[in-house]
Amino acid sequence: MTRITADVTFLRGYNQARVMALGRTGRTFERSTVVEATGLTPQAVSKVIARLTGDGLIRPVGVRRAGIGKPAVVYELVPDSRYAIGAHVARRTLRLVLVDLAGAVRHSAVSPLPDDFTPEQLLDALASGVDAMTNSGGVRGKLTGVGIGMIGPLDHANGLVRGAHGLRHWHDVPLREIAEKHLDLPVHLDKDVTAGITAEAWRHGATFGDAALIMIESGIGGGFWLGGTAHRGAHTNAGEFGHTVVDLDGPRCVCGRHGCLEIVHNHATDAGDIARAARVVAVGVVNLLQTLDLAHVVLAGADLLRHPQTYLTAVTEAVRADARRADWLTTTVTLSSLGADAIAAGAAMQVLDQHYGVPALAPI
Amino acid sequence: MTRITADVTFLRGYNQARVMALGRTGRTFERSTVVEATGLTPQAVSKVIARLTGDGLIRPVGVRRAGIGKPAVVYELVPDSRYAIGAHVARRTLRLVLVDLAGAVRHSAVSPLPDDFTPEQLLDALASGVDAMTNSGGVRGKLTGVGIGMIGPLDHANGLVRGAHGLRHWHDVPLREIAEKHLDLPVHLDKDVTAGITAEAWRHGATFGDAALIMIESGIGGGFWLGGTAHRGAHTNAGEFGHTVVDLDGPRCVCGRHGCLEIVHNHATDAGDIARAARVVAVGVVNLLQTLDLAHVVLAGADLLRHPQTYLTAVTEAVRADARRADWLTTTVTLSSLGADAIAAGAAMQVLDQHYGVPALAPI
DNA sequence: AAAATTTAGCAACAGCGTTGCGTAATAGAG
DNA sequence: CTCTATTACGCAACGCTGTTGCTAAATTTT
Repeated sequence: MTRITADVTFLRGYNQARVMALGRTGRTFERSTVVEATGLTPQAVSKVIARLTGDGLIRPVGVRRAGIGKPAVVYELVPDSRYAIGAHVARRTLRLVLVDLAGAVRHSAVSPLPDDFTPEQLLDALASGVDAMTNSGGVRGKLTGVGIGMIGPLDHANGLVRGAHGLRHWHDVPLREIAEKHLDLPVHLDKDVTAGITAEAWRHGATFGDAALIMIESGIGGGFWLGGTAHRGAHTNAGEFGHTVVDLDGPRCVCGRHGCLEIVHNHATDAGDIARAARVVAVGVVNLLQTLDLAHVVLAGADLLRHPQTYLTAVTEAVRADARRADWLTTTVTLSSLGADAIAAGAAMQVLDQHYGVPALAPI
Repeated sequence: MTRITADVTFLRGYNQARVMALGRTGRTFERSTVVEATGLTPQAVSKVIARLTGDGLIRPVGVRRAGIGKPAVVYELVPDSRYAIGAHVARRTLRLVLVDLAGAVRHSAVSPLPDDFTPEQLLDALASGVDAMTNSGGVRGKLTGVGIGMIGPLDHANGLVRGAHGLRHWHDVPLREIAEKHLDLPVHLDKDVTAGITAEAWRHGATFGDAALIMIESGIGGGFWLGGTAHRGAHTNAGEFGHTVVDLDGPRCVCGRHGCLEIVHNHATDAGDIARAARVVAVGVVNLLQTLDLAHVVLAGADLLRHPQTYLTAVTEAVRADARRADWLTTTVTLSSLGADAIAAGAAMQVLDQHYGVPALAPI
């Protein structure tokens, strides 16, 4: 995140990040794999692998005999070498996960939060949860930081909660700063949906194209992965997908407009018509495809996952029928592969990304 | 576009591109300006400036005496040092512009295209138009290439027209390849709306955040500038903004769905109710802001620019009232600053970007 | 056992930005 | 006019990338 000047350290970070991504995606890899994927020379790859091995981030696990010639050394990520903790802050619960360098969720825990909790109450819950997770041997020393995914609006760049929907004590709270002091660890703050789509992108690796995560859980939101990174928008406010109008003459929404996706959807669920609710979401998803041309749509969120198949078939069918009518227009529709851990895990992955992902460059 | 490996030549291109962007945006600049903007050391900036001066891309234009001490040398882009031609291919017309390195439109010309024109007819029109534009002294030798902006669907990466809406002879035409042979120049192919938003981003420079260009001209489309680059989507099909549903029970659209923004809008214009048409577009724009959180919305297109003020006020008012209700949520709404030249000029700028913009890196 | 083939690293190199330091050009003070 | 302080700017050496050229190691095939 901290702006980096384009010197040789950028190259180091960038090429290392590509190797790490390869290790996450494909479990094992060897020098020739990396050469092909990166376009670097074999010698350069040797240097990168030597650096990563020296840092303990990857290790050789064997050799592959492909016939004649010297066998190739096979490498893998060392999952236990680094950890990050992810927190999903919802209105009533705090979910914490411990994620290792390979992206696996090693522990998961949910604890209740007080009604209308204050920043102090969250910090205390965070601190005790983090302590509990790092008790087991040697985790603490390998912890890279804590990622927090929560409802907005918030300011990602400055780690500021501007005012979480439905929580009274959260106006202009510099959560990142106070959490860093309280936990004595680096903290990363992001919207829940953005963290969620990061988790999906991590699991799929370099082949993951433009994508959206549709989350239905006390509101309807969207997280976006565009051009190889999370899209947060000009003010970290992207993703208010539930407040897009799909019915000009529809009922009035809390946001002040009429016929928002969310209010139309909720009317259907309130009437017990989940099938119709799913079809409404499907209309919104097709709208997104028309606008952004996504390669993947991921469905997530507690309310959605109560009827996963209903939503999945409605969206899949709508995508097939209404949006992707040419054979070159392919879009996958899936349920979130991490289930309820998606947001917290994604927040943790963002922390790992700050260390081992592609270094940020200033645009233009 | 061609995938680049992350070696030191990337650094060179990246830092040079930043200096060039500074020159475009602010007319003149000096070493200290660049140091501040890039975070590079003064010595590194000296080297970059020496390289660019050697290539004739920038030149000293004077000195600035800021009081005590040696005066600072002031530099500017050399607009005449490089050119690109941009083409806007519409259903009935071909618009060509000559753009210089600074982004200024030096010549503009419109010629009619035959009804339902063929690729050969377009190529001939292109060739004679390019010849006419490069007649004047010394332009040809400084020409970097030709950019083509046209209606989709198309495949940007492969320079392939998949099948332009409303044109029969345009199914799977490898336009970039055949145009490069025909013109003996590098050719760049993109959707019209994407070219248009590129032009806006060029004019505004580094401070230009996430933005959309709304184009109304035989259909409603959107071009997106996200995270410092154009967003084209997984299959170069982003921007079919007119085919997003805003009225679930609305009239059936040519695309097969009901209540698309475009059909609802066109019903209003057909009834002569431009104000209502503009309000419909405004609903769609607010939907975009909710989804993507944009810093700028630019209005363009022949049909829209017939009633510029009506659309501008409707969208501005909707953005103010419905979407940006907090003081930190700022979005500007403007009319396209290049008018009818926007698409062609943006296509030309994309060609210049291939040479003097930020080099592409493979994502992750 | 020898040859062929593939993998992998050492050494020298080119090209980035960085660091250290010297030089040039100006305004202001004496 | 002279000297000093100040600011701008580049040369030279350096550290770090990835690259190139070449050698060594490990294995299969002959």
